[in-house]
Amino acid sequence: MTQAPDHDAAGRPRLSQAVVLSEAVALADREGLAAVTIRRLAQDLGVTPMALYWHFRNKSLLMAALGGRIIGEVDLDVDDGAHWSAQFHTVLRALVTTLRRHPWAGPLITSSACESPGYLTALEKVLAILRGAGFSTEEATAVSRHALSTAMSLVAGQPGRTSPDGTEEVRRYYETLPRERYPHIVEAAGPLTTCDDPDSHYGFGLDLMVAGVVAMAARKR
Amino acid sequence: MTQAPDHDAAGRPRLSQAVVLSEAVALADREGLAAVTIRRLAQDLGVTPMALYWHFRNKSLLMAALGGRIIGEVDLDVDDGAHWSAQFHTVLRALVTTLRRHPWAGPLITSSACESPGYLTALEKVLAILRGAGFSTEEATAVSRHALSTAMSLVAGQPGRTSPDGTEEVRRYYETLPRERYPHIVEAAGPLTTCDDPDSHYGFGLDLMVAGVVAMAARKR
DNA sequence: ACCTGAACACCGTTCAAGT
DNA sequence: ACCTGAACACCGTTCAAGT
Repeated sequence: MTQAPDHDAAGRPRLSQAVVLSEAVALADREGLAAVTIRRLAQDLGVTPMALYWHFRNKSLLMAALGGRIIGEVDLDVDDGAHWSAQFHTVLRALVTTLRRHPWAGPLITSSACESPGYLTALEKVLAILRGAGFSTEEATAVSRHALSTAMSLVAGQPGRTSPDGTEEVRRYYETLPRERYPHIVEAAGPLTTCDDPDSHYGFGLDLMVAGVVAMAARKR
Repeated sequence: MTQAPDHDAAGRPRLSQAVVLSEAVALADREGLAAVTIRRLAQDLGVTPMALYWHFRNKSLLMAALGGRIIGEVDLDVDDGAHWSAQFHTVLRALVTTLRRHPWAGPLITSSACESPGYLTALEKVLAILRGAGFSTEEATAVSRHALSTAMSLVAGQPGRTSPDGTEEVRRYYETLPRERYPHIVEAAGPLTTCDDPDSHYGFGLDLMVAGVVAMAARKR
């Protein structure tokens, strides 16, 4: 009995949503999200641009699926016995870890991936943790939304994550600013443009956020 | 004595960086940032696309200038006699106010407007406030960066800011999810997708951030 | 100094046609 | 069911030429 082959004569895998998305992730990781065009993707897959339209109705839906793919990679395992704030912290750290691997995915996730299974699972998890901590539905919603965007913006805002020679140029620019007008910028030119310890950058941002939420919870008692 | 006219025979203002940017702001406010293309901008200005290249070397620089223009609109007046945390809060609220008027400008400001006078002035102000509060240069840098991106993401993350019918659709989607699998999402479908009180959304986010920073300052004593 | 015309190499997308 | 060819209406950008 013959079964549908998943490779053609030339050894190329047969197209599917999963195959297209994998290629898109690889392309974005290599050359950034802007490089992910229908035509370029098709070229990398050895196929005509129009072939992709069979698997995705248009580019927006492809991008939404791409965001869903990335958030689906987040490791949501937490110690159920731990304090809720620790669980909360763990999930956020996992999200940040995934985003650091795919820094281009942040905007995609917030803007268009909200119906993907990965997003739903993550959101359900965070809401459950916060509801368990005593927050109301409205509060838990506000906090989870805020936490998600904080994680995003931490990654987007890490200094030196854009081209290293570009940041070097900005640093020189800051250093040569008029001291009497921008004393604090000149003083902070280094820290503003370079990030010698990314881990502490993320640690700082997450700690600040979690501390704020914990304080908010304490105020409710 | 004749002077260079700033309007041509047809009454169109003569092109300049400022004129181009004003038109770009109006266009983005009306139709979103994606509508701001060189060709469309030229059309609205009654001019050839190539005319813009005399005033901006390329589109990236135009976009950077656009970001600079918006952050330059932020009202940085604060009560110098107030507590540093109040000053900090005031500046952030002013930033949010400006961003809510031009929600498309957030990414522009973080990514490419960092050499504009408006950005420098705002950054200098925030650094000064934080340094005055006793934070080190490194700490003040980290906090100011974090605060900036928090303000951004608050605006970007406000529910219902994208097309109202689109959010309505997502709400229905959340409501019809399997209850046994996503109980908390189903429960929070309303708050997750609609924002009946935007002011409290922003108030919440800023309060949380400022509270975290204040707590951090207190821990240093 | 400031703007135009023509041209180039890109986009996303539709629609009819092939296998 | 899955993919291709040809075509359309868009992009940003360069470069020589006009006033």
